[in-house]
Amino acid sequence: MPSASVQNYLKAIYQLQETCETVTTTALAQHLDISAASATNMIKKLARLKLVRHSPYHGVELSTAGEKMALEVIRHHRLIELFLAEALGVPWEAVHAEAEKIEHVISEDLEDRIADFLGDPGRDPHGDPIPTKTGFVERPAYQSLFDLNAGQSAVIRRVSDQNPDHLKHFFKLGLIPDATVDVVQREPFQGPLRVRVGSGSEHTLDETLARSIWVTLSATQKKLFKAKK
Amino acid sequence: MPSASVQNYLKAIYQLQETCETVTTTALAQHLDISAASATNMIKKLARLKLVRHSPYHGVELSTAGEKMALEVIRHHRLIELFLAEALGVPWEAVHAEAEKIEHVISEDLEDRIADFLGDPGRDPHGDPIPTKTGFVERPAYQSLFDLNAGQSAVIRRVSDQNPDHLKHFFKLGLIPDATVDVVQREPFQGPLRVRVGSGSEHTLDETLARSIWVTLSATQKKLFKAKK
DNA sequence: TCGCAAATTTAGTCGCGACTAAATTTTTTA
DNA sequence: TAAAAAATTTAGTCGCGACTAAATTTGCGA
Repeated sequence: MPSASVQNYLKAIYQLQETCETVTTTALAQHLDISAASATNMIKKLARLKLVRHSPYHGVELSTAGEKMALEVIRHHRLIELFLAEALGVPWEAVHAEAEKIEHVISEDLEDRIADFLGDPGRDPHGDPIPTKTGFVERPAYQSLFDLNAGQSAVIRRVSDQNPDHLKHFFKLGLIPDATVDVVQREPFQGPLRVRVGSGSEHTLDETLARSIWVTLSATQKKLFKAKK
Repeated sequence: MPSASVQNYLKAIYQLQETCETVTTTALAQHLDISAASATNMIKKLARLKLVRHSPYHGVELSTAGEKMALEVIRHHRLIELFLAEALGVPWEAVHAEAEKIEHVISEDLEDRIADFLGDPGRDPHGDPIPTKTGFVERPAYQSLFDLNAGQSAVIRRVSDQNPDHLKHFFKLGLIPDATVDVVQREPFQGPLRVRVGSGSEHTLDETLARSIWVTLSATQKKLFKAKK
């Protein structure tokens, strides 16, 4: 079994691959908060283990084996997040950090028991899809909240759990999966946007924050969109 | 926070102190399945950290700080064992190995939530007392099953969880906390003993096995004992 | 009490996964 | 398109916690 370090690298590469086509050494190093040299070292090791393909100076890519391993870790992570929230009431913004450690030490058997307990769930508390045991993962076509225009209304489907401070902030603002948001105002030039959460408070989100939230247009919006055509 | 290694050493020293007055390097090394030289190295480190007192060539002893730390790890371990058994139905003989890994990675907050969930329990599934958060631990005056005589009857209170194979064996034989055992026959010269479990099957236990089970004499036995006097 | 065996410690090594500093390659820009 | 900047890799080091082999200390039995 791979070390916790190897697991973390694979997970990071997987997550970066979701947004960027090619994963650079620097991006990986930043994501894991380590030096670029350390990242290079580990990339070479992963390449030796046939878990990634590495074209020196041009980035890294998961192999089939590497992706499978990454998805196993991610499955652990998300099952644990949901389990901690459901079974023990661990607050939404804390489950990520806790799962980050536990994901590396649970057995296959415990993984199965947790999945069973939760009724084989499809989503973790932040809306992230939980990979199946066979390595299949949903990839719903959500759009970023940042890409909405003023006047549009949407339902939050997923919130990035990468930054604990952001997460806490989102929770405080009510920006959680299944919440409704209306874009009240849109500043030009990729500026911040102002949203109303539910039918209550209004808040301003900058680009980073708004890009960490994925939504689907709400039913009425979709109809309007169709009508326009 | 101490590394998982440090935590394991402290736990091991604590457990050895329960039976032996003085903990030797060799005993520690055997308990942790490492070389004696490795044990010496870590002992020196622990001494530097003021977690143990070390008189070279004469053994090692936990300091107050070291004992406190050991008890925290043991509290984690036993809470997790019980939690896995209660919440997820992890079988009796498997909880130990699972807890051995998780105990090092849970937060204070999660510890509290698990204790809460379980209603601040006093015992883990093997009958081991769970230390309180303040570092107090019950030390009931149980006697070893091996010290009983033929004809005596007792209730199992605690079973050592140190050896997974033994544990599995105990479970198969019904030798679990709260079970009743009658000593049917006692071989001389520290030989094996034959016991009836509940009012059912009979089994033979050698010294090592019998010393891994702690009991209290059953009520009727105590009366008989008093009457003799 | 002397000598030997067992226990313990010392000395030196290794793999892992991090680091910094320096060299190299790629990309940008003037 | 050439030079500067940025990204990446190489080279060498470090702490941790394991190891083996060798030296030392202790304690037991003759």
